[in-house]
Order: sequence, then structure tokens, then C-alpha cells
Amino acid sequence: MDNITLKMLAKELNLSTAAISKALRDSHEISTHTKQRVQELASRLNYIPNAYAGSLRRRKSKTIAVVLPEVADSFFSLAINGIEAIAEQKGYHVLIYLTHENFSREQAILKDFQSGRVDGVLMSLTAETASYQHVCDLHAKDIPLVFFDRVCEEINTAKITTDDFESGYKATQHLIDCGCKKIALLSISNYLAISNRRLDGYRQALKDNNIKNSPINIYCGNDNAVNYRFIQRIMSDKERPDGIVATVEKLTTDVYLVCKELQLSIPQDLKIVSFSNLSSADILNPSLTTITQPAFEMGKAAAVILFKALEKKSFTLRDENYTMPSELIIRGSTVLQK
Amino acid sequence: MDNITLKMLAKELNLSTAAISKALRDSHEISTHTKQRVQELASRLNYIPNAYAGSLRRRKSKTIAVVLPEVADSFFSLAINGIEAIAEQKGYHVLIYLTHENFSREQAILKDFQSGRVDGVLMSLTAETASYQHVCDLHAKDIPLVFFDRVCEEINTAKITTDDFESGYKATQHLIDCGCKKIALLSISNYLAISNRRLDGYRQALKDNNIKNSPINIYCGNDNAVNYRFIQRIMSDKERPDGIVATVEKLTTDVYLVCKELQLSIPQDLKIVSFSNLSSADILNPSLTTITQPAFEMGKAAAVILFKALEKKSFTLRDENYTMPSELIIRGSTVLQK
DNA sequence: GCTATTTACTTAAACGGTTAAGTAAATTAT
DNA sequence: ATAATTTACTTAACCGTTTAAGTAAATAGC
Repeated sequence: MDNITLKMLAKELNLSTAAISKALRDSHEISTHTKQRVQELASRLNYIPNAYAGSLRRRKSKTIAVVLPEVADSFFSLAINGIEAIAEQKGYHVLIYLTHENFSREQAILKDFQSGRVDGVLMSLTAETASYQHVCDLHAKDIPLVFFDRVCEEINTAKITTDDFESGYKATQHLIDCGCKKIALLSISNYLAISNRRLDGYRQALKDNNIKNSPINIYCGNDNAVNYRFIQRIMSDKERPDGIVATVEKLTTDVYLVCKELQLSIPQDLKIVSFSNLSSADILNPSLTTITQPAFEMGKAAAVILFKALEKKSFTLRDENYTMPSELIIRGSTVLQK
Repeated sequence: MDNITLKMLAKELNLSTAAISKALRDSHEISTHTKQRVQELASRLNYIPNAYAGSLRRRKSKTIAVVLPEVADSFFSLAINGIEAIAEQKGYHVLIYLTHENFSREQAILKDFQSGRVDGVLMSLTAETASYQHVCDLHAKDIPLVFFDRVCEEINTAKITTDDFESGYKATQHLIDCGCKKIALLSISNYLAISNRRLDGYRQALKDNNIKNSPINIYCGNDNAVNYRFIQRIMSDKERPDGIVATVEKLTTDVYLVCKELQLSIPQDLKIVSFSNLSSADILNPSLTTITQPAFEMGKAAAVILFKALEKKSFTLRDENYTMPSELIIRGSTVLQK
């Protein structure tokens, strides 16, 4: 079945395509009577304008992209919800692109955006991302770009983060307060600004408490099986940590499983705090102490700023940092529950 | 900075835009020497073709859509990975659209697809979806459509599911084998075919074991707070179930939390089996017995079929059902662990 | 009653590619 | 040596909209 086009409506009503187009956009140049006829026919034939034709002509697509490492992380899935809540109000489409923590995918996706496919971009970098030419290239094309969480500090644009230094500090201090002497920080990136901020906070807390020789900044990769063996090795060592700050949700599962396997009990033998928004934190064995970020609100905030840029004719996204607080929620993985 | 267009390249090299276009697509009509000049200039100026112009002319976008209820469910996030693995091989873009279990969003999204925005669609229905006109409309436009998991039986196209009847049966039989006498099934939809298949399997198992008066098919909605109170009420009743089959991952968290609150112990007071792909099933308190679907493979299978349709000139997606087996993984929520 | 303005359109040129059809020059065939 | 074919392009139409510019008729202004 062939699609209905403006031209077909025009022929049917003996009008020009211009008249139809204007009638459908409720232009004052068209008489009320004609508008009615056009709208009636359009809805009767279920006319749906071709998305590409319109976007090509207007050089705007009413579409934004969200570029994320993955979706199997509660932070990102909540952030998406925040973004979509705003986009829906604004009548924009939201396209979700996943990098799977893969730098070359991120490059390819951003390059594609230079084709004008989307009007604006919200993104969180890959853990691998250590160079920024692809981001610069996109930014140079004047496509509004807002970072959230895994921001790119090198680009002058708006960025939404949480208080990562403070969170790293808070998590570490909490473990120290619980009696930990040897605290490890599990990270998935040596490049990401937020990882480094969390690491800085962790280091500062150790320093302020005069703790030395802690096995600092243990780096995990993107392969779960490898991470598991790695954590296994760390926890098998007789110099094993008695506290862990997991900067990423998914590492926590591995830690729990390793402890189960090695018959180490949490929180007696090991205490752990994880950056996480998992609703199941409460029902883990034991329940998980978390640093919980305001994921939904961060998504919303990022979207709001992006739309400010999109709706202004002379847009300028300045180099702004918005920091939102995250929360330490103490549960059974650091404090023995009744 | 203005974008580079074919026209600009043409002017620069004193060729027609047609020549440039053909050179870039490596046409035999263009001399090797000219091709080289064109390609050299194009890559030097970082020429990126306008996505809308090409798609408009070719009436193909090399883009497929994945329409999902949500992404905060391990089944869907894994299925996406399977889909993207195939799409990447084929050089297609994947756009993810979320319905948030909202029927009118689903309608709006499918309607939009009639604009030719995507070449094909993979989808899982909303829990609310009880009428199918919007799906018929899309299907009538000859846009290839493949369902996975939450399929629409009323539409003649390819469908990928798991053995939902058998899974419902298996889960129920397992609870019966563990001694349950009063088994509830928690569902989020009275409309979805897969919900009904699971329910049928559950009923059959009860029947085969001569169990009557089980509180059949308890319906939960999309609001977590409401679900929580609802489950709370059920579990507070003195006629409360001693076994639960949760047909959806997210309901499990509520059940665990309610039991914690009411000081009911799992599996002594209540045994529960949940449809879930959560990697954290193992570290819950207690670990969770699951029916686990081959989510990644289902995504792959759905994508493979869709691409068969997309790549054939005279495509026909027949009314086919592909059923893949899911697996019962017995853990601590039904059997007391050592 | 004649000019100025408004109304309600139409025409045609974009947007940035792709492609069918045409063509001049070079090559091959006979 | 001439016709047939191949090579390497160009021209122009087209995809389906939007929109600037043009226009004829109706209305308003004085």
C-alpha cells in the first residue's frame, strides 16, 4: 500500500501542495473552510508526513539522541526515564544509542550524528574513552551536546554530575568508621573524570585518616568473567582488603559471588559500599550499602538544559557544571543488621 | 560551521554532483583516477552525507526500531544486546523506543513509523495492549515487523517466544514438588499472550496435581507502590499463599521486601519462582529460583528473521512461531540451601 | 471611484542526495 | 575505414516536504 503524500491530498482537493502544507500547519494564510477540508481529508486518509522530507527541508529533526554505555545499569535506565519525561513534554523523539563501553562504537555513533540525524545529544562516555577528537568534531558542528555522569571535561559545554569527590570520600570514610583498615576501590576506568573524582575522594579520606598501604584503585575491565577472576584473586590474597568501594554497580555482584565462593562473610570479613541505584539493594544477602545518585533527576536536568539550547535561536551552551548530591544509604554490607 | 555537501565537493573538483555521488559509492561508471580524487577530498574535508537526503531519495533508512516496554528489566536489556549484535554485522542503525508500558505511547510510536522513519520493527507489547489496530495499521504499510517475547498473536508475522506454557507449568510443578499447597501467580497483564500461556501452564499443573482453591492469577499494575501494598495485603491474609510464581522480574523485589517486613521467611513460609534474567539472582537473600529465558538469543533470532525480510526484494514474513526453551534454575527461594 | 491593503491562494525554488537517460570521446570490432 | 561498443562522465528529474515570492480577487480606506 503506497503512502499518502501531500501531492495526493493536493490533487484530490484541487489545491497546491503548498496550500495543503500550510493548512496542516494551521497557517493564517489559509481560510478556515479550506483548512477544515484539508484536515478532514488528511485524517480520513490517515496522512502521515514523511519524516525524512520534512527533516531535510527544515534541517531539524525534532529528535535527540541519548548515548550510553549500556542499559543494564540501574543508573542509566533511570536517567533515560528522566530524559524521556522532558522530551515528551517538548514533543521530541528520543533515540537511544548504546556504545557497549566500546570506544570505536562511540566514535562511529558521534560521527553519524554529524549527518544531521539528530538535533542534540545527551551522553555519558565509555569507560575506554581517553581521547576526545570525535567529541570535538561533533561539538564543532554546533550540535548541542550535554554530558551527564560520565562527562568529558575537555569539552566546553554543560555537564551534569553528582558530587563524586564527596561521594568517594563519604563511602571511604564510612568504611573507616566501620573499622576497615585496608580498603580497595574498584573502578572500571582510569580515564573517566568521575572515576578520578571518586578516586580522589577515596584517597583524601585515607589520607585524612592516616591510612597507608591500602590497595588503591583496582582496575576492572568490561569482561565480566575476567573481572570475576580478578576479584577472586584479590580476595584470596592473605593481604586481602577488608573494605571495598565499588564505583560501578555490576562489580558488586562479582564481589558478593566471590565472597560466597571463598566463604568470606559480608560484613564481618569484608564490608562493601557500592555506587548503585538498584532497587534490589535491600534484598541482597546481605543488603547493600550504596551511594545512590539522583539518576532520574540528572536525566531530567540534562534534558532541560539541552532543550534550552535547542529552543533558543542563538543558542550557546556554556561550560557549566551542575552538581547534584548523591546519598549514602547504609545497609547490611557495612553494618551488621539486627 | 556549515556542513560539507556533495555540491561543494563537486564544485571543488569541477565535476557534477552525480559523478561525486557515484564515485563515493564506488560505481564502475567512474574512472579509478577520479574516484581517488573524490575519495581523497571527501575524507580530507570529512564529508558526511546527510542522513535525511539519502533516506528520502532511496526510501530506505538502513535503520530498524526496537520497541520495548522498558529497559530496567534484565530480559530486555539482554535482548537488545542480541539485536544489536546482528544489526551491527548488517550495517544497520538500531533505534530503541520505550513505551513505559503505556498503550498510547505504543500507538504514537507505531504511528510515527508509518512516516517511513525505519525500515523494520522489532517489538514487545505493552502489558496494557489489548487492541491491535495500531499494529495492523503498521503491518498494512508493509513495514516488516517481528515480535519477540510479548508477541501479538493477532498479526500474521514472525514471532519469537519461549515455551511459556511449559515454563508456567514447570515453575508451578516445582513449587508443588517443594510442598506448596496454595500457589499464587503474579502477573502484570490479562491481555498479553505470554501471560496467558504462563497462566495456562500454571493452571494445568494445579489441575494435574489436584490442587484447588489456589488464588489464581493475581494481577499487578505498572505502579510499584501500588503493587507493593497489594502484595502486602495478600501476604498479610491468613489464607496467604505458600508459593508464588512471579511472571515478571520486578514483582520479585516487592515480594522479598514484603516478606522481610512481615517477618515471613523464604523459603520456609513462602517459596517463590520468578521469571528473571537477573545476574544478581544468586546473591539475593535467599538466592532466587528463576525461570531464565535465553534473552540474548531471542534478540538475535528476532533480528535475523527481520533482516531476512529486509534484504529480500520480495519479502514475505509469514505467520511463524519460533519457540525457544527457558530454563528452571533452582536456588534458595524454593529449596533450603546448605 | 480609485488606491492600498488584506485574503487566500499558487508557483517555484529549495533541502541534499540518487539515478535514469543522454552524450561526447575513446576504444574495439569487422 | 566505418560502425558498434565502451568509458566516463553530465543533465535533469525525483524523493516529499517547506517556504519565499508572486498574484488575483476581495475588502478597506479616503
